[in-house]
Amino acid sequence: MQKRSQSTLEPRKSPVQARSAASVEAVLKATIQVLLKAGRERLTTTRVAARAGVSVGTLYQYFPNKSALLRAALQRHMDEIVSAMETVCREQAGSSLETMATALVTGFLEAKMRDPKTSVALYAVSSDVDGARISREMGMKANRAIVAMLATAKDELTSEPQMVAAMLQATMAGVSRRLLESASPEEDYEKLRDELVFLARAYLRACTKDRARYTQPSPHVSASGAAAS
Amino acid sequence: MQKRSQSTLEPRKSPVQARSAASVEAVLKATIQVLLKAGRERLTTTRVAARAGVSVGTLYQYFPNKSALLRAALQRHMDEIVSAMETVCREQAGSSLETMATALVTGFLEAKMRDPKTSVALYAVSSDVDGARISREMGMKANRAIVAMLATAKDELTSEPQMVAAMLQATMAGVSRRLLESASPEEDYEKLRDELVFLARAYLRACTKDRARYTQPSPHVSASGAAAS
DNA sequence: CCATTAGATGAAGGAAGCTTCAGGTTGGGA
DNA sequence: TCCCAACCTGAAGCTTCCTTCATCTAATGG
Repeated sequence: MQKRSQSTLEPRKSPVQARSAASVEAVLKATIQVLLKAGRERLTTTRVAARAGVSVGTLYQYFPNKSALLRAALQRHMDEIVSAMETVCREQAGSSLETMATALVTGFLEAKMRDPKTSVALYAVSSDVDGARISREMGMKANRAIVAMLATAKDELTSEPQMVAAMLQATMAGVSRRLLESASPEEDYEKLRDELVFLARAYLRACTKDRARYTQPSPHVSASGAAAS
Repeated sequence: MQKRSQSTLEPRKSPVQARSAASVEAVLKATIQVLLKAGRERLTTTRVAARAGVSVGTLYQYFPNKSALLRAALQRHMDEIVSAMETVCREQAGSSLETMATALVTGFLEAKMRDPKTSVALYAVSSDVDGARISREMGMKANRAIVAMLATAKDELTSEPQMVAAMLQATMAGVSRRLLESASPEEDYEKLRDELVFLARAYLRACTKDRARYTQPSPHVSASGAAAS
């Protein structure tokens, strides 16, 4: 059986001696490297094991199957990002909305860019069924943190905090993806970050004013207008 | 040879009779369906052919290999989205920036939501090496269209048009992804769209004002602040 | 109505990949 | 030092998949 779609997610064995912990670490690192060098399609358990300097058998001692390996790598990365965001949200409790925006964007991008290659490699994993589930769960966790932070803001929000948080998340995700997939992420980093901060602030500022004034000031484009010649 | 990473991208044979065109169409449709029902991992050429109601041989008459099949499906979808955006951009030449924002967001989301399932299915393809290339190329094409539109705006932009266009694209991509991966895209559609319009307008409005006023009005968070406990 | 070309078929070759397991090695406690 | 559990190894079984090609059917045009 080559594919056991559902199976125990967790390592089948927890490392107790030092060398086995090192093996697990090496395997997870190798997973990312292979993902980057060979792509998701050509990632094989044998190749990962070879790159990690262990044998396939060792790999299977800690991960029940290939898919669990990929999930573990994704989970680890997402956990880092989310907990960075939670930290920021905790720190910014009671600030102004604009300060929050700045801190959130800065913190998020910094976490993502701490290891850009890992982020890029894992995009290929997160678009698979299981990966999507993990992403969704992590997204909800981050959402709760942001909403909680927004609730403590000095200025008053005139829109639903959940929606605002969702927009901020989606925007940050979109921009960071563009950044990571650009030719030279490191180079464009500061510029895009500053612009994203600018955007987030503009958005939150607008969210403190009376929305009605800004919602319909110019003729709405008809839904079918885009299709017309 | 199971994998011929690089190969002619195009159909090896162009359909001349009606029935073959129907086959190609059926195969492409089936590709999406299989992608959705089975996932990228379990998508096999045989399965696609079966679902399309043709034999594998027929599939291989029009697509040199599996990867070309997936690329073709992705390309077709992206072409639709991009040309919808180009149309919008052409139509909005000379409008105000805020009108442009509304039209662009509306047009983009409408195109994406015309066939949400296809969009969702193809996320799995676009994160592969070849898919990423196609995405990048299409992104650049859309970028040019947006920049051209912005250049004709009645109001004056105080930031680089390319950056503004990039931010709009990244934001739209992020929000549409969130939308498509939500539990019920159709349900959240209008609400998220309206909020995205609101955000885009707030951003562009801010881009017409003197940026300096908004760039540093509150204490900047230090880069390492996020990591501190 | 026949010849020629376009289109369709699906069994089979051959290459990989996933996962197991029987047997070897290492390390720590008694 | 000795023993046992933890750990590691990698060849091989079994499955699945991609792709080809010899053969058959349908359409087109003369």
